[in-house]
Amino acid sequence: MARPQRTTREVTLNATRERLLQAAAAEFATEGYTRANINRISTEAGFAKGTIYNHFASKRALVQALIDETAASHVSAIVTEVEQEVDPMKRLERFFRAGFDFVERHPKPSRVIVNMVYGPDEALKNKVYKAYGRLFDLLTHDIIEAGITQNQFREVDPDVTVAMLMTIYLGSCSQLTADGKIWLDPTHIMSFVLDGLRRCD
Amino acid sequence: MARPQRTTREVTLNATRERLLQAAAAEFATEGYTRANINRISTEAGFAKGTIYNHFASKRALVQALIDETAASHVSAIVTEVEQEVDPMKRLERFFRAGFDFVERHPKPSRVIVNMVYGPDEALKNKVYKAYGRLFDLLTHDIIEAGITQNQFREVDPDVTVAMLMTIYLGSCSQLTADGKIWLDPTHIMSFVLDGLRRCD
Amino acid sequence: MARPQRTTREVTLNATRERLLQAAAAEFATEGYTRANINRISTEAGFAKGTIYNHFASKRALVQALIDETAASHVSAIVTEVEQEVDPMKRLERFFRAGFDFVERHPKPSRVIVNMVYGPDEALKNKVYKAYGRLFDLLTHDIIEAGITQNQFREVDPDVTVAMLMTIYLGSCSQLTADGKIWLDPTHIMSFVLDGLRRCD
Amino acid sequence: MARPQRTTREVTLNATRERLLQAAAAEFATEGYTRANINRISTEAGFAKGTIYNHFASKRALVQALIDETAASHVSAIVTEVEQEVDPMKRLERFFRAGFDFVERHPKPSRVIVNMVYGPDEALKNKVYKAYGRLFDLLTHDIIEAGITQNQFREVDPDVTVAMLMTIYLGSCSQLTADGKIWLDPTHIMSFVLDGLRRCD
DNA sequence: CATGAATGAGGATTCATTCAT
DNA sequence: TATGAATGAATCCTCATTCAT
Repeated sequence: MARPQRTTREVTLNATRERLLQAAAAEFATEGYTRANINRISTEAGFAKGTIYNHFASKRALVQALIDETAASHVSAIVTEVEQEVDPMKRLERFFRAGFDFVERHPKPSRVIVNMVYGPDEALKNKVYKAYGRLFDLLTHDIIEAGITQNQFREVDPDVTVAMLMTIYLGSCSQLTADGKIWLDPTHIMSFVLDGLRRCD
Repeated sequence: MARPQRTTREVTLNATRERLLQAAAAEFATEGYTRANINRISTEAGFAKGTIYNHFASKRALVQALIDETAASHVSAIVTEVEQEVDPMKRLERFFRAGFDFVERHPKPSRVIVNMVYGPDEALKNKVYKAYGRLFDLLTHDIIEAGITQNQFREVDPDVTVAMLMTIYLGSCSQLTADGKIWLDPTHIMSFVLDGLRRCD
Repeated sequence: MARPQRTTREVTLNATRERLLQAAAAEFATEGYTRANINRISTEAGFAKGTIYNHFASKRALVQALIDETAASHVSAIVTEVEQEVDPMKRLERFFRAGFDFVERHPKPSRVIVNMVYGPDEALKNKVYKAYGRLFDLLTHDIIEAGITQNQFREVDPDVTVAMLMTIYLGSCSQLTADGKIWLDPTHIMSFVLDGLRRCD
Repeated sequence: MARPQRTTREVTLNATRERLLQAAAAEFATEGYTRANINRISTEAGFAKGTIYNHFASKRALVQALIDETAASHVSAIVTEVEQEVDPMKRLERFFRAGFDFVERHPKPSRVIVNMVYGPDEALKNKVYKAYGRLFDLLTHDIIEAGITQNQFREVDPDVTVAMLMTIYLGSCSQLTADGKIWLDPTHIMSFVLDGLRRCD
């Protein structure tokens, strides 16, 4: 059965919303939440300043939407990649590689996420944590615990290790070059991490 | 003959400045630079709002002073500890332990530093990097390179490794519990790091 | 075919700007630049205090606009009148009469100009001088030099004489009665000046 | 009988006051009343900022004292010179010459006077007018009316003429070169004025 | 009297948000 | 829906003035 076509109105609406979200990502990425100027977002998107309020109730609702949409595709990109493997060590590698890849393909929304995690707004930080919750589970159960069980990894504490990995992941993502590439070489990061986890025998 | 005691006036002056810096640390720690309210800093310190301008030329000059003073004692605390050891691996352990200790003893100024590193203000971020420059040198030359030379560490790339270590250090420092303790167990962090570097043989 | 009527929006916009400029003239006239309160200007014009920033970027930009607009119509009013005569002495008379007439019809903006010329802000003073430059040329070449050539005026130094005339003009304009009239009788001023220039024979 | 010597205290007091007044003249001359910074006056005079309040009750009292002292010596310098002549035309010449001379010898206090006359503060303006009242009388009765009576001057209206002369005088005094000299050549000013008043026969 | 830390009213400016068109 | 003028709370900073030493 054919999927019903979107009406012209819906398409325009979504296009506008998308442009606004993109402009928001750029602004929040460089300015952070507080310094970001919502009027500028709207005009940078090519609209008058009032337009943004036809699509988002407030500045806060705008970041929240941006966080939600970014997290959704970020998580999904990683999960999709990871699930194509079964070997824990290879999964971990895929995790990092897919994650870094997403960040390099979407540097601005990614930067916004990092800003929120390290920024002073507790509510937004928690929102991010929740939106990325699935990655913690994935790492904990399907990668670290599995790897320990299978004798690939040393017998580390899974929760602490996951926290460390996420710390390293986020820290790496927070340092981008001017053209939006991860500053630390992803391969090095991964080998450091994998060497640290691997059983030495 | 003993150096004459400071006059009462000097003591008072420094006390005021100190109280202002403490209040500033609290405000910048919870609010970040942009949301921080300079009037509130002054009144929270127990003075009228204008008083802060008798001691700091502007909001910006205030954070800068806070960064400088925090970095100076932070760096000095770590360097002092590290220099009491010669063994690279023990030095690395001291580095982390002294660093985390400082953060736990001064959670608010430390939080400000982390805010600056991850925040959107490039100038302040660079100021922090410069103020902490000595730690990078210390890690690179006196710990990692020394450890490799002495066959304690694997043959990693010193610069990349230092960047990773600082990333882990900063990331760990950015996650404090409500009562100002490092959320990740420092011992675990260190063992993860040390295990990752140690030669396996 | 007639030019299409301005839209309502444009008319409203200009009306707002006009009201703001009028309120600004009143404020700057009585208070001078420094004491003038930009919030009061906006509210006196019947708007909230923020409104003025929709039309002028800053307090300074506001005076500059006021100077520009006042000077433009002031100069134009004088030039138009002067050019209707050819006789230098009559031209001089027209110059003063048209000038004084403008001041009496627009006492507040005129007062602002005088304030700027005699006030401590060098940049604004120079702005006024430039905006009124054409009057200096008009007086020098088309009135004084012409009058000397035609043997109507004594053989004075044109530049010095023009400076004197402008001094007398400005000084007269700076002394208004409560109801905005030139306090010195314009006729007397002119006869003093004309008698001073006229050839005695 | 010998005039009693001033006590050391009185001498010091007056010296301090004098330095403060000089610094005030410099500040008010370049900044005008409103922008002038009373703390800066005190420190420029070589004292701490509080000191000025030991000598003047307020910023306003300070300008008022400055106006009073400047006017007193300005008026006295002119009156002394004028009274050494009896001929009205020569008296007028002396008036201008002595006045300009005072201004060139005391450019800063003089500038303050001009600022007050043309500035927006009506109370200070009136204070200046009162302080210079004697010059108006001198001009009116002892120069212009006398000159008309003696057939040296044309039959002008004395009050209007005096107002004009003061306007020209003030206007000239308001235009100083960078090194504090009258920008219009005093000789030219005077010849313009004298030629304008002189009987032509 | 000189000092300078402390005070707090005042003022320019920003910007999220509303709403009539 | 899109627009952008109007709004006014919020905030940084200045500076005249006070007063304890």
